[in-house]
This record gives sequence, structure tokens and C-alpha cells, in this order.
Amino acid sequence: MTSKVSEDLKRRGLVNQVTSEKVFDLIDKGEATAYIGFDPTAASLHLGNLIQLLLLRRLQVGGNRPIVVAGGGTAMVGDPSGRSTERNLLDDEAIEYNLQRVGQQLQAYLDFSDGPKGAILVNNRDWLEKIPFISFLRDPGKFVTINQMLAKDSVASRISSEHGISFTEFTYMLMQAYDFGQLSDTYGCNMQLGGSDQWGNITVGIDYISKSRGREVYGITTPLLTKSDGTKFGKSVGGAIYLDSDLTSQYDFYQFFLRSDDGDIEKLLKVFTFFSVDEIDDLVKASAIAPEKRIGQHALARSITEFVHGKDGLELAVAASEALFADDIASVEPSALRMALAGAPRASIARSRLEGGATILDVAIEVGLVSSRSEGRKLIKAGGLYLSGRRVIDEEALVSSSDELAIGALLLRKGKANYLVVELK
RNA sequence: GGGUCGGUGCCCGAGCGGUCAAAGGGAGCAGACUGUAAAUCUGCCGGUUACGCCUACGUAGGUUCGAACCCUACCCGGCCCA
Repeated sequence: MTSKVSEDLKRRGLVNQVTSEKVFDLIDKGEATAYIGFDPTAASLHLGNLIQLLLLRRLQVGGNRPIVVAGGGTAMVGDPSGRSTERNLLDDEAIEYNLQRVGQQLQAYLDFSDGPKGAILVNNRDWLEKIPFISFLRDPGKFVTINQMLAKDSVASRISSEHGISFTEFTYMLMQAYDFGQLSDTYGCNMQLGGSDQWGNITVGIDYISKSRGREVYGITTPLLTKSDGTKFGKSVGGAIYLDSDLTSQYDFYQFFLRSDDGDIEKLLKVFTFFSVDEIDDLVKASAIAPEKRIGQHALARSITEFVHGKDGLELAVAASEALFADDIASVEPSALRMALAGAPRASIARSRLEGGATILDVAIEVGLVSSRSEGRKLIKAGGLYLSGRRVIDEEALVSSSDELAIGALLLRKGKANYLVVELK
């Protein structure tokens, strides 16, 4: 807390656009009540959401009040921003389930204690569901022109695309504007944060509040995080990287960051960690001198994994990584190995299957390492499949108890770092 | 409602009666190199009880020895007109 919060945000590259320079003033004075919305389109938040959450946390640490809106209502409609095609609507049940899971998850990232700076969690379904259609048309509706909405990138790009945009999704920004209005009325919320794709939605809300209430509110967007090669950040083997260890194991989570490109490290450290910018500079310098040590990657992976999965989660991930990348898996102490693999992705198979004479190919499929026999064959032919530390050459090779590690499990590996612990039952 | 263009594999996009499981690109997976990096190079990239068979080119039928390619109806989308 040596420098101003706003300065820190800027130096970290977290600010893409602001609607007014006044936001920095509010933030530095601790007078911001900032909100971010997350639509529960999945059962867990992912890395993209985490960037936003961390931003909220940075603000809260700096003395501002965060509000998180769980978009139970908006999720029913679907945000067209950043999408080239219409969303599939989720059903009620799925949204409710996701909402609950995500709601729980959020508790860990912000301080929700009572008090003027305590975080607040609300569900926009609470008010969006209640507003009568005609009221909706008259209240937010009258304050926003179609001309204005058509000009927004998210809408414009969809209108010019062959897929078009449904009225449902077109209405999304109006719902979001209404949310902002509600939060402004109820909590004195004075700024909305979001990714750069939210700029259009945010500015509509600001105009709406200004026209309907004569009140000035603000918006900040964060840059879209991309990798040094220009591709989207945050996707991996199985799709998005989730914060829930049921969906992305601690090991996978840690590995994702450990394997970051050299060119991305500085940016990632700034966005995902609470190291000061000066500390980050030092790390980057040290990495440049000895890139093969991957000092930056280690610092990044450790810091973020601990933040998301706690000290225990980090230990699991590190132990698993060290054990799995050991030269000789079979020689690792059983107790150490057992502990190490606790945070690794796992599956299980009946011991009787092996006794019945299962081939490596059978096992790989049953356990979900590969999705078809062909895929497994190709993998073996390419030399990319390993069983308990040894490369598999013969697809017909039987898996036997001699392949079992001392911990009562098999260890399958696809490629360099995709491990699967297969417990024998 | 009328006209018109279009619906191809994860995505984009060729193909327009046989030699098409379908060019090319992207993404993805694996291998080599290296540093569990990038770049580069190589292989794979619908399934299978594999030189065969099955499933696939919006859906359902039809013509044909033979269809992703022709015809009919329907469904869906874009654009223009009403």
C-alpha cells in the first residue's frame, strides 16, 4: 500500500478503458462501490473470471466496496458480447445449480464480512424476474435508444454477420443497464467493472442512470488477456481452466501456469499475483538471465495456485509435479507418492479387469485417457503413451499387477505432462 | 408472403454425378529439438472386430449401376421486396 491503488492498477496493465478519469480519484479515496457481474453459465468460475475477481479484491484491499452480481436473471437471456453466434439457452435447473456452486466459490475471493467495505453478493434474478414487461419497456426502455444500441460493437458485429441476433440477446444490455440502476439505487454503486467486451454494456448502463436519475456513475474495463502469440489465454486441454478442483485438479491448475510462455510471464504475474510491480520486475530480470530455470513461471504458478487452492492445494500440486517428473517413478517412496498424487487427476478401474487380461488400449479407453481405440492406437504408434513410467510400444500389451505402483495404482501418461492416476479397486 | 443466396468434418472453407471420409487453412493431439517455454521440423487429426465395413456433407424422400454433388418437399439462416 505504498502507492496509490489506481497507479498500481495502471502499472499492472489492468486498465483498458475508463469512462472518466474520476474513477481513479474515487478508487484512491476509497469511495468506489464497484460491481462486476458473472453469469452462471458454468458450474465454476474460470481464469477469465478470476482476473475480474482479483481486480475487485485489489479494490477492496484499497478500501473500496465490491459488489458481485450473480447473473441468475441475465443468464436466462444470454450475453451476445464477444460472441459471433447466438447462445444456447440454459434451462432453469442448470442455472440454479451453477448459481449455487459459483456463489459458494465467490466466498473465498473477497471479504464478505459485515461493514461498510464488506463485499455484497446479489442475484439479479431477484429484481429482473419481478419487473413487469410493460414497466421494463417504460423504465429502462425509454431511456435507451435503439440507435445507441445498434452502434455497440457487440450488436453491430452480430447484425452484420450471417447469424444475426435474436431480440432476446439484443435486450441483454438493457437488462444489464437496469441491474446497474438497481445497484446504484440500493447500494450507491458508482462503477461497473468488466472485460473489454463489456464496454458497450457498461456505457449503456451509465447513460441510462444519468438520464433516468441524473446521477453520474462510471465504468472501467480490463484488457482482454492474450498470449504472446495473440491467441486467447486461459484455455487448455480440456477447455477452460476452472477454479473448482473437481473440474480442474490442483495439479492441472498449477501446471497450466508453470508451462506459461516466457513472453507472457510478466503480464501474468502482474494480473494474477499480488507481488508488487517492483518485485515482478526483479523476477522478470532474474528469468531473463537464466530462462531455463523458469523462475517467473514457478513464482507465478505457486502464487496463484496458493491463492485459489490454499496452502494445502499448492502443496498437493507441487508434490504431484515433483513426483511425476521424477526420473524414476517406481522408485519414489510410496508414502511420498501417495501424498504427491492426491492433487493429480484420477480415475479408477476394477482390479478384476486386469486379471481378466486387459490390454493397455482397453485400460486407456475405460479410464478416459483417450476417447476411442483409434486415438489410443495412434497415440501409441506416435510413442506418446506411458504406463507407470515406461513408454508403451505394443498396443496389445497386457496390463498386469507388475505395472502397479506401490500405492496401489497405475500411472498413465499421455505426452509430456498429462497424467492420470488410475486406482485399482 | 414473394424473390434470392446459402446450410459441408471442432471452426473457416473448397468440392458440384464416380478416383470423396471429402482439397486448403486454423485449432487440437503426439514425436524430435530445448528449459515441462517459444519458434521450427515430422506424424496424426469420424468410428471400427482395419487393405474390408459402418457412420457422415440441414431433414425426409426420389432419379441413377452410382449422389455432398441432380430432382421434390420440408426445416433453418442471410439479404432484398411486400
